[in-house]
Amino acid sequence: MKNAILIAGPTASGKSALALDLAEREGGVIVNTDSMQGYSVLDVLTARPDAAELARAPHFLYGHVSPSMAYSTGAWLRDVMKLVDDGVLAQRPAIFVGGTGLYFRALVEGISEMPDVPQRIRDRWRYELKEQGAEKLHRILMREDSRVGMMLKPTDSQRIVRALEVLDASGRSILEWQSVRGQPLIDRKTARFLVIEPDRPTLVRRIDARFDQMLDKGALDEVGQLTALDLDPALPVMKAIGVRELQAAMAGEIGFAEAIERAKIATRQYSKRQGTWFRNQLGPEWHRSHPGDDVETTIQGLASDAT
RNA sequence: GGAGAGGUGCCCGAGUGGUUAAAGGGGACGGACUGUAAAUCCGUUGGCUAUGCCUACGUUGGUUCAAAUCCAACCCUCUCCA
Repeated sequence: MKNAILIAGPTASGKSALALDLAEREGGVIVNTDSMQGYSVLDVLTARPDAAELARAPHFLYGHVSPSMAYSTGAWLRDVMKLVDDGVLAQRPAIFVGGTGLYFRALVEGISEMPDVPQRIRDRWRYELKEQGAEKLHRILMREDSRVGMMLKPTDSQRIVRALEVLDASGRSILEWQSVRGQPLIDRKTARFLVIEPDRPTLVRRIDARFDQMLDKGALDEVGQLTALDLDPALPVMKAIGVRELQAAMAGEIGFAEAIERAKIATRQYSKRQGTWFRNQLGPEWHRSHPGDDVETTIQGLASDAT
């Protein structure tokens, strides 16, 4: 894939708006690069583009996944590959926008092939985690696959479970799988990379204001609808920021003011983690926007950077 | 006006004579990151001319070798009774 444009940025940094401007200007198509915006619920709470925005340019991989599914980096990358195969991205530059650092890494550097883990095995280890706790599972991992065990903290529940289920499903260590790198989907030479790095006070202000807007736009109803689906609370959608908080308020466990404050805090903390990733995990090819730059300046910087 | 309860670090909160710059939690800041990544996990968090010193547990004074911890007065907050 040539001439791709990648736009990364923390939540509420204004990257979607920038992508739209760019898409209109360069006749591009927008591809979602965010782990939560793929789900077909929580339009408002995950800040998905609204109808008016969707009308301004072609958008892909938004809201195409059922909330009952556990989407993943690998699944997303396969979806992108499918877009490529279908020729959707052939004529016009693809603009990848989102806040999920891992997805960008998978796109730019490729991701190792992994075995399909049968649902039964996934459930089994997740159940064991709940029953026994991370430390116990870590001990099992040390016994079954000590190399991986030593690399992981005994408290790192998610990676421990992942290592165990891959081993269980394939009989091979996850390290073996990871030792074979995947192929990048984009042509790095012709791609343009932009990461938006707003200054903290500005971002915090935007996060707070945006959450209030989400409530005005019906975030509460959305959460109500999600609750009505009665999904497994361990599913990824249920971890979207605001879900837990608003559910607690609707159940009368906490006040709405507190729920809102907690959700804003969680969003700030999430944006912090995103910033850390972008600061330290992205390569030198990424152009970093300067705080306070307007859209014009940012786009020009992006253009001149690519030459 | 009377009777209680209480005032601890950015916030909440434990501590009730020395081993306390003060548990724990929250927040904030920094970091890790190859298939749930809006996830999961780690570290730091009074100041300094730093193997030591200074400031700090409402305020002031006292007891003591030693006080966040005991005593007195004062200020403030909350609950109940008037």
